[in-house]
Amino acid sequence: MTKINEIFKEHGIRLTQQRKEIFKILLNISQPVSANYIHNLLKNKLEKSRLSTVYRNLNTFKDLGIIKEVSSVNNNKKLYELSIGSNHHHHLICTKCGEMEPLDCPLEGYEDELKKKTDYKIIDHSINIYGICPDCINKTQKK
Amino acid sequence: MTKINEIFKEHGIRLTQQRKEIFKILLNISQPVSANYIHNLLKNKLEKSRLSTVYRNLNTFKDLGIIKEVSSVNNNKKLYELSIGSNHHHHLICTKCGEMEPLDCPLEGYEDELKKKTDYKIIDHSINIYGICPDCINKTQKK
DNA sequence: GTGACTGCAAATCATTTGCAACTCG
DNA sequence: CGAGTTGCAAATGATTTGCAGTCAC
Repeated sequence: MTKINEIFKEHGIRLTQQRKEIFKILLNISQPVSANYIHNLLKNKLEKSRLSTVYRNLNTFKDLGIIKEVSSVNNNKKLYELSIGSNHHHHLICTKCGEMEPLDCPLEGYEDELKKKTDYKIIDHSINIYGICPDCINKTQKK
Repeated sequence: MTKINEIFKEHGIRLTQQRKEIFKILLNISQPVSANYIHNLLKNKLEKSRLSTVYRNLNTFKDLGIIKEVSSVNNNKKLYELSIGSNHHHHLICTKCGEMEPLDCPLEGYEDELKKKTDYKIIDHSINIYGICPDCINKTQKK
């Protein structure tokens, strides 16, 4: 059971149709997705939904810490994924096709170490490993 | 002595005024900068220079591997820094003001380990640590 | 000389915003 | 009811592109 309503109530925001659907979409994906990707799926359920509102909700979720924004590098899009309910991880990204795979965090303990070295107040970190996925390696060889 | 001309010749691109100046700017900064930042400095030397051309040259440099694109997270800007001549490092980024500090890479050996675990061909990685810089911590306290 | 570069203007693309209408609580 | 949300259209801001003139080699 997902407790969407509780999560929303806890943060003091309304449980609208659109938010419910966006949240469900985010629950069902394992990779970070773009606002546009979400909007496309959303249109099946809510014909009238607008991309601008998707952005607004994603920003709301982000401000509340429900989702995380990860930076895509190929194109200039913002990508989002749930930050709650999912364990801390990073991504292995194919620079050819953009495919992403989750990776365990290799920085256990590093943040603590860093806190001693710097005057910054450390909050979070992101790691991206870039490479070429097996599919793209195969495609290149066939040519 | 910088060997700009050699680097350019080696890559088979012409040594134009603008490219020379952009390269010099990149040599003199320790933080990743935006196209706009470069363009502003450039205008002192080359009044007629255009932002679009700066972008074109940055993309050329990037394709040749002379510079690296790092993704800024606060705003949606692309930032660039030299990838040659500078040792491998990452950034500690203030989420309030965007200030960046270089950091040594904590992933020594990790890529090798990863190569055994995955079928991806590993190429590179990026790490960003987010926090609040001493300046911004002070500003908040004073309020 | 000629093809690679540039200035310039206009286009594109992701994201944001203003406002009036709507709807959750 | 009424403040928080949304649809809709229009604005914004970063980056790209087409084209004709210019410059490096």
